[in-house]
Amino acid sequence: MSRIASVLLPMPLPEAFDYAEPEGMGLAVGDQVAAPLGPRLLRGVVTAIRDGTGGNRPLKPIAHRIDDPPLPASTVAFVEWAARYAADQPGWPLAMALRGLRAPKPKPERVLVPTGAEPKRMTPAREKVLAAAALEALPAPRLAEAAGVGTGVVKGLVDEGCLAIEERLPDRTPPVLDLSPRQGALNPGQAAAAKALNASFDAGGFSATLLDGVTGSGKTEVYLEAAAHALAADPDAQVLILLPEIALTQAVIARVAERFGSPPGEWHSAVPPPRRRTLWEDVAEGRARIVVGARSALFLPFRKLALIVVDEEHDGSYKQEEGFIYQGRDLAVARAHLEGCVVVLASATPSLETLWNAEQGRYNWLRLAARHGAAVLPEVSLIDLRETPPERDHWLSPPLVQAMAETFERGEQTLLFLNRRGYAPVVLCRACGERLTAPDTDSWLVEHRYTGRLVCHLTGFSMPKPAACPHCGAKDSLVSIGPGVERVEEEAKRLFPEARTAIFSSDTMFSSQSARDLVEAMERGEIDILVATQAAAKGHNFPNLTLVGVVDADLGLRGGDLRAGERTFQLLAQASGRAGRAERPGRALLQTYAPEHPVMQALSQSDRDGFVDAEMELRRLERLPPFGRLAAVILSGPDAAALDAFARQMASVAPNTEGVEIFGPADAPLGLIRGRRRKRFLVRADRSVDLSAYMAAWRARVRPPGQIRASIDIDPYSFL
DNA sequence: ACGGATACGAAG
DNA sequence: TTCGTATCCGTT
Repeated sequence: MSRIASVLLPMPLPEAFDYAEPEGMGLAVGDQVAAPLGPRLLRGVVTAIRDGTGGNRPLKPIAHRIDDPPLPASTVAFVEWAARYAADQPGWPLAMALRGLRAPKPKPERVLVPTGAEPKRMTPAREKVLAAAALEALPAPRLAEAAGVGTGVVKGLVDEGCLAIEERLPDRTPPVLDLSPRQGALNPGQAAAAKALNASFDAGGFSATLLDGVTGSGKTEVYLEAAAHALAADPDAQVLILLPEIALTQAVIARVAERFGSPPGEWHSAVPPPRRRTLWEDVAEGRARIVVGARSALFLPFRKLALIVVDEEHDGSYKQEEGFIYQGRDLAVARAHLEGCVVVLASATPSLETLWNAEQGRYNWLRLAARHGAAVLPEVSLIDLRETPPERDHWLSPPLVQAMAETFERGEQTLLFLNRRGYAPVVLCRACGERLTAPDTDSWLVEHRYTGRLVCHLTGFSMPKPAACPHCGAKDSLVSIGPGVERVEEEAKRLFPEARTAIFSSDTMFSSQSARDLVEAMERGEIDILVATQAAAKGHNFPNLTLVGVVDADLGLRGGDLRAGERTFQLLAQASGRAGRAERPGRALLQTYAPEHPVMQALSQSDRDGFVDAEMELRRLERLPPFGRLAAVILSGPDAAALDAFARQMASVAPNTEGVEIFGPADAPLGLIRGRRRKRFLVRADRSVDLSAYMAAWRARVRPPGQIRASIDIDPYSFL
């Protein structure tokens, strides 16, 4: 009996395609194959096998099996689940699952080893080369470098037969991990939490746990202990630790290396393709036991996942907003469910969704109260900018400046937090009133004085700052409005000329190396005033930092989307938590024009529970997440009239389902991006509705004409 | 009438 | 996504 293999291809196709399995190929689900599509041969993954032949039209045969590790069946299931969840084509998540395979297979390295033969004529340079070669077998250029000589010397020794060329595959022996329990190093609260996690692991199967603890309460030690327990229980078990952004991975990788005696696999967009391939293979073949990565690491082909940790689970960076749109934290829980393993969501300020799940008993809820060591939570106070405003064109109010002066005098450090890159967020012309925008996008050009350019933060467009207004041509009429980190640093420098200042933002840190350098300089006390965007709000521990000043605490509340309050609370709580992490007490000062706002009140009283209760009640009344579900449709296209027509058509064919409300179409707040006009629908549904299925059914009723794109965003975080 | 650019739909 | 084909347009 001949067989048919369904093959999913990593492309936006609506379903897996059927192929004939050549006689004797013996395919199984997850196998990678080369399948003909039109005139091309493409890599694909077998998702199903069944008996049969083509039917009305003959099926093309699979060309050949690809010699790469198969995707484990649970990874295939996860890819299919993710596509259904996101109401998108399954080729997208498959493409993510195969992202490690872009680079070709590693070729054996040609290294040089001493043969023992003495050269006819020995020179100091030759001696150095032979000594270096005896230490480590290296490829010729690296050997020359190690010996500090030119490549000619090395070549000469090879020609004389003193060094032999050997082909060598990179060493893939899995490292030995130190999995001994470290309960002793934990404080009582941590030990109890670790014990509870281990108990849910021992119970077997899926479980989700919220690890809820204030900044500095030592959540990392707890989940690393749980990881050690899971890895010790089964020699094949694997652990995935997710972090919201790349900048945080280095610190956690160092902690893992220190705890387990060997560094974990590292996975994020900045890892170069050859190293990605190595890790991908190591994960698929079970050699990689611990992986630390960004959200896309969720799509790695784990063979035997035992534990997933989602650190800083509340962080908005877990939401992927373009291409394949998904919420990494939610997919992590789904993957844990499919794998039948444990998932730990860790945060000092958990998302309302997660808190709701914990309150409902769907998640275990572990609270870590005490701060590790002697550290005390910072005292948070509000500065009412209506009463004590900064001078005109200044951004630091007198009380904050006073606190900075005291801190500086004591030889302690200040962090000024402002979530705005660049020098000034808006540039306008005094002559004609025009605000400069990118040519094809509705967003202000941000002045970066450090580079002397105006930059669109949305598209990356940039231009030198012009001398004359591009709109009216007036000379020297452009003025910078509002503060960014560069401008605040300028002001801090003016106020404290002797202080050493620095900026921590994605623009000043091109590489993870420069970020590490800056963090180390801060730790060594070589910086007095650090001005930072949210890149620094998380994770780092600066023992001598005792003052955090939040320049514009109201920033995140403007624009007022559903999560504005929650996001602002989380961000400011994290930022404030940077102060006083060692033995010195810290304080945080928040500059605000709305001190009476519930977010500001909750922050100043360190009343997370009060804030959460109030916010939950609002969401309940509005039937918003977590009490209802949201989805968005974003339509875009170059032609406004065609886009309007299509939006109307979509509105007219929306399935009429009980418990679903549709708002729109409306012009998107960012109505023009890269020359494409945008319109949006917002859909609110009761929790009982299968919203993914609803959105998929809606999309299936239309076909966007021409250049128009329709993308579906389940559980949107951005409403722009 | 022709070539080049461009838009569209099929691919198993 | 990529490719082949149909179509439109400006030029010859």
